Amino acid sequence: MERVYNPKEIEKKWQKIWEEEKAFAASQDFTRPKYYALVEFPYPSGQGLHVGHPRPYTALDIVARKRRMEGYNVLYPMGWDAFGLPTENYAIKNHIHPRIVTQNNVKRFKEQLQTLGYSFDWDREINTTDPNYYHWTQWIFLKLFKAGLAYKAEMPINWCTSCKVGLANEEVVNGRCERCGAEVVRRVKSQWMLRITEYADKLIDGLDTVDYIERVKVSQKNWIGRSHGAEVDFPIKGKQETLRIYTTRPDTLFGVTYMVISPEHPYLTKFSDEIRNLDEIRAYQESASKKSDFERSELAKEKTGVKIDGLTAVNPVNGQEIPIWVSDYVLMSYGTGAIMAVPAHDERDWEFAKKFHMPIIQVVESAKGAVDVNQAAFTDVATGRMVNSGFLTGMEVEKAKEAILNYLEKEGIGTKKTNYKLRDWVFSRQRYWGEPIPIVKCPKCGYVPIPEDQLPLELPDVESYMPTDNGESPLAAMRSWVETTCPCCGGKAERETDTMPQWAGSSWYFIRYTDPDNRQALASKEAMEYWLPVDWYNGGMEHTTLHLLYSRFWHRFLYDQGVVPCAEPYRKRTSHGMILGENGEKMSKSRGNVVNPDDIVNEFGADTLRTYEMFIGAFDLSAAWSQEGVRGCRRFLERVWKLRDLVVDETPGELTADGYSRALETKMHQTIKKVSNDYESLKYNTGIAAMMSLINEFYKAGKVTREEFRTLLILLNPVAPHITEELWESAGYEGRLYQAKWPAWDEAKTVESVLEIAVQINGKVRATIQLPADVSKEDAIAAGKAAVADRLTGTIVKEIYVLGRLVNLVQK
RNA sequence: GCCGGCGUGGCGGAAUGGCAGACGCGGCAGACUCAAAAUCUGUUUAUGGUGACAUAGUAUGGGUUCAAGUCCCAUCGCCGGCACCA
Repeated sequence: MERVYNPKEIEKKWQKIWEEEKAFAASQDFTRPKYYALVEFPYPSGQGLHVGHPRPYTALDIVARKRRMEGYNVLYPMGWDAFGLPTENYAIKNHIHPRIVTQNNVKRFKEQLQTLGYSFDWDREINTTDPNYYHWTQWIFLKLFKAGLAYKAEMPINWCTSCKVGLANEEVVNGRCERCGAEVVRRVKSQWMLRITEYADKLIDGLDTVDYIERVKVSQKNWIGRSHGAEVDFPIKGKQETLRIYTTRPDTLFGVTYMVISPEHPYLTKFSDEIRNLDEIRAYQESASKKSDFERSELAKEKTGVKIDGLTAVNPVNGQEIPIWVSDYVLMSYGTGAIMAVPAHDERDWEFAKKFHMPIIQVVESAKGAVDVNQAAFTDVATGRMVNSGFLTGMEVEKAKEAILNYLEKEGIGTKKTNYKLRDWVFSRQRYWGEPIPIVKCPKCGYVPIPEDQLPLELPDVESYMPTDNGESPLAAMRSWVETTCPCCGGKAERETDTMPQWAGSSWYFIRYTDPDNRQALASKEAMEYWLPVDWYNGGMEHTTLHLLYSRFWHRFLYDQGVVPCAEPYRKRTSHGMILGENGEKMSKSRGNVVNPDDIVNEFGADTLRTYEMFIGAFDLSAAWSQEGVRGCRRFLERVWKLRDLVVDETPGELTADGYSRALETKMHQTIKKVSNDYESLKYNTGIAAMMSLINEFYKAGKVTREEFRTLLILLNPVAPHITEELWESAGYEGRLYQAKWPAWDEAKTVESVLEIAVQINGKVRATIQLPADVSKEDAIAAGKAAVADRLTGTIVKEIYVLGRLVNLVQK
């Protein structure tokens, strides 16, 4: 064995051995307890692996390796989310088929991941672009279609001017494309949509049954945006029709001073004959339609609007006549596109009322004291009590809501209504490199699904992948593929030419890992019943309202269809923080602060990179890269390496003669406990710190017993698998380290035999004393008093002893 | 604006309400070396003191408690998400 620590050599050696021995293959023995650990599979980009990737991968590799040592049958898989725009764009630019580009990128990514020594079960590798995989992506789409959850709609979509593709709402960030940052404009197009809104309640309520970190739950809830309220019909003066509005504050109905409808509201057309200032209204509609959604919200500071001359609403609870306005602060896409304005108790209405000099009527007062609704809207529901509100006057807000809802329903004026911010999922992309949507459009039969036995519908080879400005997919130009016959009537028909978004393949990939080669089904019942749900899923916060929500939707749907055995796909979800550049900024080529993982592996070794990324700081917070920090971790591993020179053939716990052993035994048990717990709770940094501290003790003692060294190797193995496996072999321990059993700690042995007790007077430490572990409260206090006798000048009014920690004497 | 999270040495960061600063980095001093690097040892919150020690100290101001970085109230600052959703 080498004298010096040479990671290049030993890392290759062990990676080869693990592969040959199939060390980390998940067993199909369904009688053993299972553990399914999952990390988000990467998009194999041309840039190769980023130093951000190893952070979550190492974290769950630690968990997976520990679980195997604890006797679980572990599934820790990896694959490729390989459909996507960058690949397609690269293919166009360099005239290479996207399939080839993908193959090359996957190869590079896989090599890079393999140099890091992850315990992935590579036999289960999957690729979303493999027809045997997307067969089942298409199959799920057909299920959705048949269940009425996939539909085609003519609607304004978010069109990225640079990618030349429609985007889902979730993919638009501040009016710009999430991917490329280019401006997003509205375009009307016929699109495939998925009715995720149908699942809004299930997606919110399901969150109560899973163990996700709080901020993930909160953002999903906010994104779905469920609110409870009422729809109320306001009669229009002199007409049969009523104006239906949505409100979450029906209790404030007596405070309505005007109404507002959205510029797109159909009544503006329907009642155009009645409207006397039609030109003005048309002009306003025109200017509103020119604004993008982004501009509309950007200009939120300044409200605009026009009063409709000729239409008047009537308040159904008190008969008061109310003017109707048009303003773009009311959105057609939420609620009914019309609101009742209560400026006294809504900030937006208040602002609008101030600008256009509308009356402000207070109908809620605060139990805490006077409020002046001419200065600001009063929106506090908790302390509110009704005034000026007819039969509601005197009630608390919550009571009043109930009372008015009952009244509205009884009188047939309104109904309870729940609304959501969530919109249906735009599922079409006008690009080549995605799963073809398995639908045929027949002039007689409409949209017809392709028979299941004809799946997968493979992507044809086309000559040009160039995106088109007219919004058609490149597939549309391939007539021989487009022209087909209707599966229903046999007549001439055309294929759908849009493809699925990148989120399709990743919405169910964790199911495929349980049975990746199945040709009859997306996975066998037995495999799904055994492996699902995923026990621990870690991924980026940026996927909270995209991938995570989409995949929960699909899974819940499959559960309702009886395909999968559980309602929620992931039992536990955690998130890692970003790794920033050395200057604390996000890593990017333009900032020149990118760190390449290959360079770190070459210079320091994979074990150092793994250790460093786990030691860098709290797992869920972002952390800046530090080359000096990397060096420190390498130094730690060097010290572990050299520790073998200090190994002595002695039994731990029996060497009290030199006074070192008992203390070390305690430290050992404390470390086993700390490391075991920290690996479970994402506190890798303190777990590693505990091991550093332990070996510092070994160095101080000048020796380490065979048993202690063995335990240390097991504890460190999940973090630094290669060096520990090598040391294990050279020290001659039995079998392979990866087959070893995770050590247990003895709680009794984690307690120090000699207690260091702080003695405080009035909370300030005045002395430190040593006492035997089994000291009584009385003796501890007496010893404490003795230690600070010269300072005890007053009367002691209280004596506190905190077991094993301190004595506090309170004197006057 | 709303919702989350955070604020601790020169730096990354530790602390079930119980001795703040574990562990690492960097610095300083020493050992080894002709020398340097690497390695090892010691030291490292600030102020005062040769020293034991004393005093102050976890963004700011209050409060609860025998005891507060930790709990409560208010303020300031930073980061992330959502943003006219009635």
